[in-house]
Amino acid sequence: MKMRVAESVDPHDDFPSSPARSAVVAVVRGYGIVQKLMEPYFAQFALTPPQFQLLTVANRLRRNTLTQRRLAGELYVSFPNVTIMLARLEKAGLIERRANTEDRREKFVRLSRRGQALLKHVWRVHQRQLDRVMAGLTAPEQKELTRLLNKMLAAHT
Amino acid sequence: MKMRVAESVDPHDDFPSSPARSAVVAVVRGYGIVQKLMEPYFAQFALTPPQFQLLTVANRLRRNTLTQRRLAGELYVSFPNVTIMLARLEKAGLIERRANTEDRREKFVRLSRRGQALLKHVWRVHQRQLDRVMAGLTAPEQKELTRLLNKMLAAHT
DNA sequence: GCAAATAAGTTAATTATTTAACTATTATCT
DNA sequence: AGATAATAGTTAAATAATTAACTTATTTGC
Repeated sequence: MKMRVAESVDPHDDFPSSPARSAVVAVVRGYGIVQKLMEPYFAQFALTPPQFQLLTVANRLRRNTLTQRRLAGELYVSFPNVTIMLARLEKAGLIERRANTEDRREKFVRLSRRGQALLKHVWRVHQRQLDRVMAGLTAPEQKELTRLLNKMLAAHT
Repeated sequence: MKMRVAESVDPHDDFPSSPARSAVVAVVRGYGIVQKLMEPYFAQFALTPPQFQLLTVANRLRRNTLTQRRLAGELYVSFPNVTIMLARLEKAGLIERRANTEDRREKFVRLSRRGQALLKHVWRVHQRQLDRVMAGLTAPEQKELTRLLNKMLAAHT
């Protein structure tokens, strides 16, 4: 006769907590809420968060001849990803690509006038949005959070 | 005659730093490195990070009749997303779905035997991986990081 | 100087995510 | 009881991300 064994609760069926586990979970959740708040915010400007990131990098490095390779490195993202995002942003008229005449493998990326104008438009209200996201923490706490995350990051570079 | 104005550097062309901005950037980068480390790790087990998350939630709530709706809520993710992920996990034999006979709109989700076995297999080496990710921080620092992120989160719920 | 290696970019296939629109089932309200 | 509302899940279309495979252009090394 087959015993109907155990739908009983097995205490070994759960993974134990630890400081490292809690911290990883908190980082993932923290990022989650940041995304949840930033997505509708950027949607106002017909942008997604990664698109905004790309535009800001293109703006910051606007004095350089910015290749797609370099851009991928700055964004910590794969090359094909950059290809696809640039295709969309170019279609939207926010960036421009032109081939390097000296090395025709390369293409230089830069903001279009529309891209520059959009970035400035966003910036006029951007600080307020960032403050809303971090509203739960005092400024010193925000600095401490930054310090800890950067220290964690530094161990992997 | 058209003046060749100014490819000159405009100091207003950059967004100013602030504690809130640095903190948001740090959270995004911190999440980035966590993902970069966890993806190849989970790939060992033919899993992605979101799939692992789903399995752990299904395990944690295994004593309940877990609907897809509930699952989406626990994962902070949209309903269609859960539909698609479950389809893949079911195909891989890691979860099972069965319709609620009392309300045929609903489907209950649970881990299959293979899913349970896989989870236990991962857990045998999981703490070591989490410690690697947080290696740059001491245990008290990990706890402080967790506290700050949870405080930030609490302001949005 | 030409063949092989390297580099930049694109395309293809897979997974994850969203919102909007749809189907099927159950509950509500006169 | 029957029309309407609400709820659970799925499908569709879009964006983002990955790795692998491919094309084209430049360098390197004999």
